[in-house]
Amino acid sequence: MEKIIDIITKEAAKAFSDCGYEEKYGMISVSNRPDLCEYQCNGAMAAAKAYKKAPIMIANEVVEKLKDKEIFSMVEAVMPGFINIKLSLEFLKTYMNDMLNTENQGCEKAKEAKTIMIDYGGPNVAKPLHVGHLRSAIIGESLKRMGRFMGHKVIGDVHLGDWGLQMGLIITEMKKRQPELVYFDESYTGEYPPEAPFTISELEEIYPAASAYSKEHPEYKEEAMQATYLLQHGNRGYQALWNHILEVSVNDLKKNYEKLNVEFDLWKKESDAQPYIPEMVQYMKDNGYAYLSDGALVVDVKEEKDTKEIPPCMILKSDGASLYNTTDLATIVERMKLFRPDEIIYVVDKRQELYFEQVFRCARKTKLVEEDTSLRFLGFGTMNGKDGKPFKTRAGGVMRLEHLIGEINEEMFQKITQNHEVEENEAKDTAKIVGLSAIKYGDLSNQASKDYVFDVERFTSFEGNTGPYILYTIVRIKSILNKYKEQGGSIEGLQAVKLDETNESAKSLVLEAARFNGVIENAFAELAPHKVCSYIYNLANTFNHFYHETKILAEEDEEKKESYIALLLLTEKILETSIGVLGFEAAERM
RNA sequence: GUGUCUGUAGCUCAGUUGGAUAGAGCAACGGCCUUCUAAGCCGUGGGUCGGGGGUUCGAAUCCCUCCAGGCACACCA
Repeated sequence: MEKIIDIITKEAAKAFSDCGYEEKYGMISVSNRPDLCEYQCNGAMAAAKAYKKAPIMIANEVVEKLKDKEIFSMVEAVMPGFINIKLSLEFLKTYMNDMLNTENQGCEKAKEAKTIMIDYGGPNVAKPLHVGHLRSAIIGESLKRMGRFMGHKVIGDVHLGDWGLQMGLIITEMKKRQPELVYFDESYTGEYPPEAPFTISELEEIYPAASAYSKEHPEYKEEAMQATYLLQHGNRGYQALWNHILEVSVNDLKKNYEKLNVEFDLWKKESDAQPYIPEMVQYMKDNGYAYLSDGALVVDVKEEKDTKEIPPCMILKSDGASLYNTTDLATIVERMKLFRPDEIIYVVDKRQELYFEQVFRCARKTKLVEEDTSLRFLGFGTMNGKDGKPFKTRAGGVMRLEHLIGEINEEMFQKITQNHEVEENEAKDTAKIVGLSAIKYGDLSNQASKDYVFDVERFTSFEGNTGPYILYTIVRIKSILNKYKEQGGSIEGLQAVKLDETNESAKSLVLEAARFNGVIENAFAELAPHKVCSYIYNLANTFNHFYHETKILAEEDEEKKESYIALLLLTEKILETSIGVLGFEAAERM
């Protein structure tokens, strides 16, 4: 459906044009003075400069053209030259009914469906998920869902880190602890055991131990680097071990991501890009892109307009080994080959911005990507504790994701059972749903690029701008709709037939609901889930206000009552669709 | 040092890309449940938008400068 703002803009543009001014001055925006109007146009003031005329005169001329259109109930010019607009209830009613009966509540799919890949910047295997991984998962998941909602083909790739020194460290540590394992017997030629010689919790203990030890003991680190080299160059035993590490880790990761309601289409790993490296490197050399600098193979990526020195993008280390850049570039090669994406979005820590700038430039310069493929970097800030420093456990360690989730759910469970009498199992299920909304909404309601304070108390509160508040509002609506059905009402094909001018809160709610399509479209274009959050918070507020002012089920005028129910239905759909796009869901009762 | 981001109410954050009186929530204070979930709603107080210049009819928003803080600056990822 055409956005309301576009409908009005079209009318205004025509009016400006009819009066002899450029159409562009007809730009409409949502009013920032709701006490005066619903939509506004500031174009007369801009036009005043161009046409050397008093703004109010221009505004008056334009108003003259607009005021009799039936979609408006009021159009007026106000000093110094604002054009204030109110919509007619009749128009809004029709618009609302259309939203109710249109797929996606009137949010149109993109005209051209793009293939978009999302790179979640990969957790490392063999390390537990911690809060550092939370943002990329939550933000990425939301972008993926928004993209799909807009009709794009979106492919999410977790992109695990499985190829670096951490692997060598684990292998080395295993060898130290259990040298008798068959993986370390170089003369062994048979099949390796199908079962991993460790569990996930053992694995999670092995890596930090090895990492810490290597920092103190250079010869141990040397050994780990050697093990990494051997692994990457086909040592059978090490590769078998590596496969075990992968399998055990991935199973555990899947379990954890599932708790977050996060899914990946691809479980690609750094190692998957390895086969593409030799050819890519050769190509870069052959075409004169890459040259040796201090022994390392690099590609220059500085540009004229740079305000600072951008170091070259390193392709190979001076010892000939590949590094993160190599893998990321080769991954681009792989993605172009397998999926030919129109867009790749990297959802990673903002501290990596310069690094990705280099990679993007290099990929573009060396033509690894087509010209129309866009590479976008969505850097997110750090999740801090209440002290403003990176989020830690009380003991000061890194907070594991499952512990964080557990803590929130427990908190939620306490609140739910305190307030109402609920059966324990239901309370637990509800706690999980509400808990997830608290975590995700808490994260997404902040601008991605900024650091933010993760305040458990605030996020789990049912008051204010929180996930639980949104869910509570949805539950309230559901409850009325259910009662309506119990009383014999049907919500199938329901339409608003009668809205009256006296109920201003109803009109406000329709107006707010009608902004939905514009909000989603804009939020996705800007990769800004927080705009969806602030919208649904507004919508929930507007609904709660309406709810308080209006008796719905007790309304005696049947047509009015049906119209209210239709409005509730629409509000509920929009709220549920929106939280769905954000990546969480509502409970039935709270 | 260079670059970059941030600085808005006591706290946590918005601010529709230059518009009208800078908004929310929390916290504080006051009011509203025999009526659809009071986990709600309504109201009060609280601001040199880091400072100073400039651009113009008009600036939290654009430019310059200074102050404070974060982050990044080729063989880590």
